[in-house]
Amino acid sequence: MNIKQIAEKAGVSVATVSRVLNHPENVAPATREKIQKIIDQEEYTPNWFAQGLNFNRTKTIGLVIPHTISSSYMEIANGIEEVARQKGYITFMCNMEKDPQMEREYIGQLITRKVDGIILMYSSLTEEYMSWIKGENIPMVLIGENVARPDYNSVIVDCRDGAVQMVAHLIECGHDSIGILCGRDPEQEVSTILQGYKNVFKANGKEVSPKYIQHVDNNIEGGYIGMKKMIAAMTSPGGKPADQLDAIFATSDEIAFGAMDAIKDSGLSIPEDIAVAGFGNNKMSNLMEPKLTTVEQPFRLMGIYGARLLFDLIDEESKRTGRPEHITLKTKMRIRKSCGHKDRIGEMF
Amino acid sequence: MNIKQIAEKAGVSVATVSRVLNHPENVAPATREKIQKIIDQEEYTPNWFAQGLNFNRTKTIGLVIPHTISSSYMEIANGIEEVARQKGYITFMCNMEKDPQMEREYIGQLITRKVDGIILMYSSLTEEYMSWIKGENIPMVLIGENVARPDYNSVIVDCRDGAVQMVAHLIECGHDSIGILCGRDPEQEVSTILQGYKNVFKANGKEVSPKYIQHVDNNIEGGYIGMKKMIAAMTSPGGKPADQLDAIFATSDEIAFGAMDAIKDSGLSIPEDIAVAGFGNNKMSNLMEPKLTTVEQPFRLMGIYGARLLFDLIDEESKRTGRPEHITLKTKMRIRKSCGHKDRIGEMF
DNA sequence: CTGAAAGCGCTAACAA
DNA sequence: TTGTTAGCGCTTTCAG
Repeated sequence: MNIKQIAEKAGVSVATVSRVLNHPENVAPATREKIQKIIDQEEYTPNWFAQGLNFNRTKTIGLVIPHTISSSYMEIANGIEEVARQKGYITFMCNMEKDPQMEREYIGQLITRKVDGIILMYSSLTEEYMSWIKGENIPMVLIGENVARPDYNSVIVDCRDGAVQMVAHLIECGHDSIGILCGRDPEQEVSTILQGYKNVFKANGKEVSPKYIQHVDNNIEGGYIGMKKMIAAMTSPGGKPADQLDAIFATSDEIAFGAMDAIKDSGLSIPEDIAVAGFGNNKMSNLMEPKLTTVEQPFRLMGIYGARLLFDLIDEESKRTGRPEHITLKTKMRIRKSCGHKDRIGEMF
Repeated sequence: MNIKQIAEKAGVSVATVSRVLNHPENVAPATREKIQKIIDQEEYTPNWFAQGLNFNRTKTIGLVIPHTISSSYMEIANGIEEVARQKGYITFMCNMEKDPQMEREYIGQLITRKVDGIILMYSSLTEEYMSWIKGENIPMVLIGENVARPDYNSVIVDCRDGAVQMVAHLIECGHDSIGILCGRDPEQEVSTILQGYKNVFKANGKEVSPKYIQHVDNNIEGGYIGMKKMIAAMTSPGGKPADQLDAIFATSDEIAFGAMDAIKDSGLSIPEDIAVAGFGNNKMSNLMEPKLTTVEQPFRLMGIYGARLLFDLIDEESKRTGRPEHITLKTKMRIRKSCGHKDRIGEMF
């Protein structure tokens, strides 16, 4: 059923039908109602393409996600979707599976399909490609970058600060030798966390030995393998395993989960032999045994702020050319049992 | 830049440009190359809407997901995306947050946007609405239904069989009183699992007391609360807590996680006091302490089969009207420590 | 308040 | 091999 048929059925011109669809106030109430009735009856919806051809906007935003297995990203996505729905927009999620090639492909598709705006989460795009997108003149916001991208609107988390707090806390808990398991790219925040880690040591006048820094895949398996390696490296012949290692700080909770598993598998206990701290406050982190001390990131909020930023851009032409906005959110310590703190263990959830 | 401008630049008609885009073999090599060069130079891409208006297909499939927090759904989605990508299709994921109203809305949007096919995961749609979609004549497949929907193409898992195996196994392990925590809708499979549970009891000539069946929200918190309630109900005054309960079977791993937490919080141990079994083989299930015995569902495979089914429907008009196909996949037991089995605990992952 | 007609960008049948 | 032109379904300007 198309607009012409509706017009015929109503005995009016297509223009009038189009009007009741787009500017009903310009149609005589009687005709309007007559036409509306037929529209309802026939369950007529204007052809998407024809409409797009005229309006060139789609009430759709695109969302590119590094991968879908991590619940953190999904929480951000939820925040975005919530805002989008309120604005009457539909969100298309594209899963790039951490493949930059795929990310570019999806972005191209989204632009082709004329989405009204794009949100990139933890994007691994090069500056060059970024500026190409900018040339396409489509509203875009970045979520979760820590490398400064002054030219783009973005929502980021102050991970350095989070890391500083956590490492300082571990030291406070009496842990002296603190290793760090760094997840590999594209999560840019990892390097920021590492910086925070180093900063604390420097501030305390301590050395940071490269032995204590282990780069691993950013998932459970990566954490497991990395931890096993570190334990092996730290075990002096004849000595007790891991007697040169008091605590381990992982740049994601997933890595921490794997690390905990490895520690237990090595016959060591947490936090007595090795304390563990994560980053992210994954849903599962307080179901681990022991419950995982971690740095909470405000994922959902990142999504909400990011989406609002995007809709500002979409709604107000002027903001598009103005200076990009940067929103920085703070992390929050979640002290639980795995870090071996004596006083604050009661403070859960 | 539009086709007309390209045509002008090349000194040809729009038809010729259109031809090099769609039927290059019908264009003289020389002209073709000349035009192609300009197309590349100008980074011209045909207008999506104009093209859609003519072709009425979009190389896009829509995917409706109950919610995005559960990694199981995401695994199915990954399987689907993989197949879609190979076919040159792009997948749009819509997150319905377990709200049937939202599901209908999204489906409407997908149809409006002329996706070439739709995959519904664990849909909560009424038969009525389903048949409305059927009327729209758009290829559709259902993934993860267990209620028989003979009229629709679908991929399901034989959960009853999985449940039967698991409950039988628990009995074999010497557990006598086995409670079940059932997640609430829309996961239809829950009722199938419950049936399996009951069947085993009947087959063994045992009673199924309603006390042992607890309905809970299908998430970690639900599992926690449900387990707490059951423990309370089972604790006879003066008796040891839970002395009427040997094991608990949860219809999802998430519920099981919550239940484990509740058991520990009650000062009981797993599996000595209460054994636990889950359903799903969530990534985290072997990081729990103790590692969770569970029924593995072949999520990724479900996605792959579902997508293949959909593309069969899309590619072959004939299949659309033919008899719907039903693919049933089997579950697999993952016996770990939480169920208290003595012999097979070594068998991990 | 309503209708006729041009135009959005592209494809494909038909002519040349 | 290429060009001309009529749509695809809708919106909107301009007349009436």
